Amino acid sequence: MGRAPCCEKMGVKRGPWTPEEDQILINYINLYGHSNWRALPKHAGLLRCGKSCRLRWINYLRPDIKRGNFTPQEEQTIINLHEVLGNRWSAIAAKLPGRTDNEIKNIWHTHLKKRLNKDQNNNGGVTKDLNRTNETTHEDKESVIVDTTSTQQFRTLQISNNNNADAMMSYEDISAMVDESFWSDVISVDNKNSTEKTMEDWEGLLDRNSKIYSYNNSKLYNDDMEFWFEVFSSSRRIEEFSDVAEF
DNA sequence: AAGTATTTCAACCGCAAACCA
DNA sequence: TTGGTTTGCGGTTGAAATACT
Repeated sequence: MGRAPCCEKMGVKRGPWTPEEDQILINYINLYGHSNWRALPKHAGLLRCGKSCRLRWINYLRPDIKRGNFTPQEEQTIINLHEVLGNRWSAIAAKLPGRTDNEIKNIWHTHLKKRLNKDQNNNGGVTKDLNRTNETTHEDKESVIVDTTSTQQFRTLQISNNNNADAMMSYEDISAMVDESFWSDVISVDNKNSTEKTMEDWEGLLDRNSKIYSYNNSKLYNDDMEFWFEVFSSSRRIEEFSDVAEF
């Protein structure tokens, strides 16, 4: 017997989200958090599947999302990390506060990959074969690292596509970066007092917001900025990526 | 101005990992 | 240990926007 679909295909809305749906989702998550995505749409009164709600929140509605174009520094960071990590977009996103894996994936496919291919053609093969790099799976990359460990060598890997000495990282740094636990911190704006809330609170809020269409999330935004600042300032290794956009 | 081609990016899909009873 | 459920990830799609003819 096959696995149950993630959501009911019938009676579930698809496609672009409306501002009203966004508001309902934001309000609900700020009251109750998102401990159960599957149950969330039902409780919030949204005709969406949990997966869709999660994606919308993570990629668009989260208060710490940074909107606007990528800076040259951010683009260079993506290029550098992609050489090390491959298509591990969520891992790359973890290094770029306010940017989502989906956004980074899009920017890579629409801009950066093309630009790198162009640069490569212009340099007549002097630079690294970036196409080969793109085809390399992260398993390939990790196997290289394991081999390096076995010989107790501390090779350095050049992760930049130019000869900038500042971009050289030791094996220790690389392996720390690809350690799964390193990436596993979860960003959450769950309301810790959510269990104290009641559905009456929620319904009341919905009612109020149907009249007043505004939302102030500055407190949450600031909290997340502090969170990210803490993460960055406490990680010695991240100094290697000091070109990441500052706040 | 109209039609066509190309680009962008939000959203969906399927799979695998993580979780839990 | 097992099997069902939920979450998270990366690949892909397709509608809308933009560029080009």
